[in-house]
Amino acid sequence: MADGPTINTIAERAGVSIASVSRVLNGLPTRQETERKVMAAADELGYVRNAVARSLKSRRTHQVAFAMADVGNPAYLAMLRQIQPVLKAAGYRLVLHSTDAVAADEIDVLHSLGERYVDGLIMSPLRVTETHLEMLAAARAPVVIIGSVPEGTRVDNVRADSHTGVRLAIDHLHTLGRRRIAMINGPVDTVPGAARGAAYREALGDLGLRHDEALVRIGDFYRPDGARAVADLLERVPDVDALMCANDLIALGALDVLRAAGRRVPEDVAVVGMDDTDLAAASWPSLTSVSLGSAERGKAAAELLLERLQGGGGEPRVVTVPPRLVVRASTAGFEAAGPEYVHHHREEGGK
Amino acid sequence: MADGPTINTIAERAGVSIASVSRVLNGLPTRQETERKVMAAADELGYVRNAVARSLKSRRTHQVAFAMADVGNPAYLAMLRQIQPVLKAAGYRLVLHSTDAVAADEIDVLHSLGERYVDGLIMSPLRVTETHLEMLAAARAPVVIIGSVPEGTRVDNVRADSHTGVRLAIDHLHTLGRRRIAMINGPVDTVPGAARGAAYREALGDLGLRHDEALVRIGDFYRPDGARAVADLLERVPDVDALMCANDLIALGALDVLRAAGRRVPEDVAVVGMDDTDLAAASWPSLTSVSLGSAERGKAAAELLLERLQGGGGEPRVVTVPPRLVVRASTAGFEAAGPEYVHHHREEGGK
DNA sequence: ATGTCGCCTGTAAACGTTTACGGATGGGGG
DNA sequence: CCCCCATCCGTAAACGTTTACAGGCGACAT
Repeated sequence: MADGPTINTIAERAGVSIASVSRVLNGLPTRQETERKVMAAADELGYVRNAVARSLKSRRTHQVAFAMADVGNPAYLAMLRQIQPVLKAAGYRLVLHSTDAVAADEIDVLHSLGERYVDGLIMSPLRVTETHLEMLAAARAPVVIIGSVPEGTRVDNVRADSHTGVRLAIDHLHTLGRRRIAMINGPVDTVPGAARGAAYREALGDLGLRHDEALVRIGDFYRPDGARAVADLLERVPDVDALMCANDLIALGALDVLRAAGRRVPEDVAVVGMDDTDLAAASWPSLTSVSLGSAERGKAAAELLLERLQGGGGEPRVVTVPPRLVVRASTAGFEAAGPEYVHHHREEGGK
Repeated sequence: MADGPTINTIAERAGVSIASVSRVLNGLPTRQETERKVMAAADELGYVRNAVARSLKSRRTHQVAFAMADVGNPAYLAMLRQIQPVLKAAGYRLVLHSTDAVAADEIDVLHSLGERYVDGLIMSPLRVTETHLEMLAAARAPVVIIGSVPEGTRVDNVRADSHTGVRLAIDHLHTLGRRRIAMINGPVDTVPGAARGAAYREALGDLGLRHDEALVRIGDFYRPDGARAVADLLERVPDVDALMCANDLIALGALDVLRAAGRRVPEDVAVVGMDDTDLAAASWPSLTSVSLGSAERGKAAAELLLERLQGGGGEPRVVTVPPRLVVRASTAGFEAAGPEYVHHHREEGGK
């Protein structure tokens, strides 16, 4: 009792060999009588298969890891929400890693793939260094990267198109008559930070708007950083009339500061976020946001990985999920807001 | 190259026995010369320890499972955010299970403890059945339950006090002069649903308010259910002046419907949510909510489990986290709202 | 020179499975 | 009556570690 029954305990009690026990438990052809005895013994003992021993022999753990930069970021959680059921349905467990966007931690995760406690990995790195690429090339288990990766990297890859996403948002603001459009970005040494910054500059150029460095503010990807950056911006560029924020958290920080400063949203300043997280729909005023398809990307990544795990070989695949602008009150005014969730939230599962 | 180096490969190359290799890798006392040879061989081969084999021998996986009802629910995510770093710091990996509040799935998780895939489990069941209790008693690894469990159950247990929580909210509403206070509850066969319903009835009684069954509405714990319930309520009880919602998602659904119906919040109807999720602070108007300390409960649970894993024996422990009312615009009006996050969000990690 | 002691190291068993291989048994055909 | 074949089962090896135990060897004391 102290030490849980094993296949040996069962074999003894049923009076057969461990091989027979294993065969019965795996449903291999066996004489009825033997099967009966084994099953009876297993039931009486409350036997449960030791997954570790089984993994050692079979070289399969039925576990998959998901490494994200930050468990607190709703964009990653949206991915998680999609990844989890896909893997579960296929009989895999999900191991979670939160790397806090520290490159060393990500390398660590990649390294630990060699420990073989998971069959595969989905990773969403904010920065992609040389070391990342080397480790990816040497990875001993299939990996799917969510996010962009240099051309030619031999790895399955699900990317958003934040370039087009920013473009959609800037066009929208321009159409609304805004001309002093600022960008509140995250660190430019991150992949998304760089892409979004470049897209902003390009869009402004194409629309014939004067580029003004004072309109660009950099902070981290969190709400307090957004608040700080916008407070700073309002001092330097009082006539700003629109904010393109690099994610929703930044945008929420921006709303806080605008409210405190007595600027009306969207009348005085229009605000656009990115990622279209739950927070955007809930915020006050509700936040126009560029959806980069976090949910779709999570799902796609999980499916790509499953294919590899089920033996799918062949060339690395790249899936690109298109962006979508979700217009809400923070640019279009209050009349645009309504209980939109009815259309996409939990509508399955109806009796 | 095809099949990763093992301790044997190293032993051969270094010209020593596998025992020596193991000793070196584990930092046991060894002659300098041997250590040098082994390290050199290991480096050249890019050796990584096989965690599965190690677990089989050591009977420790350094993994812990967290089973929650729904990955989508921000209250669980708040727990997750605390649990993850605590476990990570102690060298444990986190395995995630989403049970969709299906009892059978939870039983399954409990059962799979026997597979010895994880060293311990943190679980937050919505309903606690007889089978749950039996499996808990028979569990082959330490378990911590987040949520209430019948008296006398021999299991570590971290509970919220939703009874007092509801009380705080109702008192608050009463102080504001509200007298027709409705309750939008989740299913009453869940532990929190039952507790919150009872607390509501009791609080109304103590305040000398007439109990009116029409004021109580039941749905599931999600936003659309909250919306439906409130739509229904407004028809039957047009003079309702306050809503006590059993969680934040329900409250958000309520806000949607109130807005659509042209009722002002809080002037016409005050709204209180529960769990004080991120969504409450972000919502429109910002939502007064009863914090049940999700974050603290997650942290406490992780710490309790770690103590057990580190050999802590003794009686089961019960930790109760006190509730706290967070007043925002949905009851106190807009002047109460400000960028509160500054006080508690990411203030560590300065510079 | 021999015995003793300590330090390293190697051999082998163990963790709990799965599975290749060969032996036993029984039935059917020659 | 003997042989062959099919069927079922048991023995043992393997997965990659950790670790108890014992053996080898040099140094030192006698």
